[in-house]
Amino acid sequence: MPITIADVAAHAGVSKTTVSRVLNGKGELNAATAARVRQVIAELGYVPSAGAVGLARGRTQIVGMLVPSLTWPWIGQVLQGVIDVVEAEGFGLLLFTCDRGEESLRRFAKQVSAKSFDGLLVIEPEGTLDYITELHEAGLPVVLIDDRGHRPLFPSVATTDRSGGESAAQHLLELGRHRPVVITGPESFGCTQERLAGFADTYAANGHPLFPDQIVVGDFTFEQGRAAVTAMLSTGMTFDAVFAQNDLSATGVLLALREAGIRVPEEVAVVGFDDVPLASYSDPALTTVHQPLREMGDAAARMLLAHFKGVPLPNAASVLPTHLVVRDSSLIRTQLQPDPR
Amino acid sequence: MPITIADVAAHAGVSKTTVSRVLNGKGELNAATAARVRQVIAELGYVPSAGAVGLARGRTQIVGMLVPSLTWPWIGQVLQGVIDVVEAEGFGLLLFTCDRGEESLRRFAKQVSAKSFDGLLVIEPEGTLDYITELHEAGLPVVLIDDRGHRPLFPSVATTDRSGGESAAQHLLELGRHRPVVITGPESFGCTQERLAGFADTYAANGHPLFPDQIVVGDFTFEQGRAAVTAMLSTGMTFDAVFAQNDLSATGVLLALREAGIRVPEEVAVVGFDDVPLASYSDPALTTVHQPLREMGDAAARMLLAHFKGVPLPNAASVLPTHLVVRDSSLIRTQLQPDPR
DNA sequence: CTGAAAGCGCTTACAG
DNA sequence: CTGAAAGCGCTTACAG
Repeated sequence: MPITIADVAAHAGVSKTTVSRVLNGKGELNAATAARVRQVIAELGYVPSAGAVGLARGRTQIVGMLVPSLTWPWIGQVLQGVIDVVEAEGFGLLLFTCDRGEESLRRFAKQVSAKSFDGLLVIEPEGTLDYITELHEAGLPVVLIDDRGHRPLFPSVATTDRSGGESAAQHLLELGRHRPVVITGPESFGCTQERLAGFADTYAANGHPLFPDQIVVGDFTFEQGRAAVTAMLSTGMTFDAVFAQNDLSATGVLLALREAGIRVPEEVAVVGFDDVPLASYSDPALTTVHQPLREMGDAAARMLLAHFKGVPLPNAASVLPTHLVVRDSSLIRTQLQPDPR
Repeated sequence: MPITIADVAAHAGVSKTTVSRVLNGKGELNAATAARVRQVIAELGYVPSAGAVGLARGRTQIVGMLVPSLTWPWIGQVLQGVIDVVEAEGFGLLLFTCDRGEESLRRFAKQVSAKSFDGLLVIEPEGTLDYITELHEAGLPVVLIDDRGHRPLFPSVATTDRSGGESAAQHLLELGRHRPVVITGPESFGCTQERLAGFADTYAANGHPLFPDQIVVGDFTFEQGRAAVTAMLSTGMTFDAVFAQNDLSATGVLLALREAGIRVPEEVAVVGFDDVPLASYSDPALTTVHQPLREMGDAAARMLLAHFKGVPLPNAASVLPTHLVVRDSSLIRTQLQPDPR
């Protein structure tokens, strides 16, 4: 029922080879025959079967993407960047998740072996790096979208976590905040370490080294950010700024401060990290380090697609810069414009 | 280099036919040969090529999914529900977006014609319903995940938008709020109409019919929710409750009320719709109508996969219930627990 | 219980 | 400039 290349060939009175050639623009062909074939293709609404083409060519025109979860807000941003370029190039995007279970990794491995896609984009699910490295070494084109600190010798796109931490510190120092507190992400994440190092080094370089009690290991959740601040306040500890390493925990920090009757930013300034939509909707709106998430997805996809066209994959991270977005949680509003409160 | 069914056959000393049979568990086969073949498969780490299997069987074991965007928070939830079941069944998920541009629809149509997938799940991008219907009628298995009100005669999973609106009204009525304001979503959306109808009818049935000035047509954005409330307050209009038809606009409402110095929930109660994560993080936490997003994705995927196994697609919507989640934006906290403020 | 052969819908040397 | 044939890696009647 569905029409095939054989139908087109028959209708146009040529061989399948010729049809294939006009389809792919390969080889010299008589302008008139080409036009006739194109005509028939249009009339019949013929589209080559992706599966057959893939089998014959040994390439699927599909890029695989492995992510840890689809419910984290920032992943959607990266995905959107990826899919925009993948679709524009006529490729398909096959999506996989791995929730770190044995089972889910096995299922994914099977798809790899089945050659379901030509190359892989990955936001690394925890604990899968060894496997991904293996795939890469076995010859599968892989590009890592890295939120955990840069991997040397691996094609990846990353962001400037360290200088993001620095810019947060710089901003708070300029505001005269000398007694900040940091609420980090999970200790094992590279990004956590980078953001902390950039922040702490900047404070140290400016004569205000951080003491251990100013650093709380967190887990990137709203609840933990809130609880950490509440706990610190209950010990009587004082601070004039909080650098939370993601926006979600920063939002928890804002709530804890309000619950304690502490004014933001007058008494305590708050800076987050990510710049997810939530950061604009919190009250006060959150000053935060913007991660170029969409651009990272975009860059990773371009890198992979370029590789399919012969451009070698760079064996190093391509780094896209973060930048600080200043909002009301750190900057005291001037009263030039009438404030309805 | 990659190993094929021919390699397995050679190593096991049988025909490809036999290998295929043990792979697919079809036909009677000698237990000993089967065991030997299985052994070889394991040793060689053989996995059948997805593309070749697809071509030979005429099915890809891939489900396509079309979505309008990946950056809306609720889409991620639906996607997670979908992918969990799709992966569990050994299928792949091919993702497509359509931003309502001609070009993007054409690209998608090409993938359909190329038979890149066996069936389609769709969260309808605006203005594509005609095309989707066409596909369905042309024989492509399609399941709609519907946030716009139910389509009769179309396989889909929907939620109880109307009774969601009713439960919001019921709740506010029980709190003694007789002068509510509704901020809707885009007028053309079925869900907007349903939610409004449920809400308005319930108020009317309880002796408090809504007047036109109590209904503001919105657009589901934070800014619009905020601006709408600010504008109403500036006209001197009074109200004791706001029903915003999604959580994002409800968050904007909360901000506008705080900016105006109006206490929530004491003076004005606020109810949202969706129950996205943001609803828990706002301050006060938002009372909202929970949509079973993940379950909807789950149900839609199951419906489609069941169809592949011979279960006919129901030509009607499968409806999953919403339920009201009561939080601080509507319920006055009892002071039993010490409030740090 | 098992295999040889044709077929799925393309592409790609190889001839002419 | 064009076509016949083999091949991509499987599955599936059809025989035996």
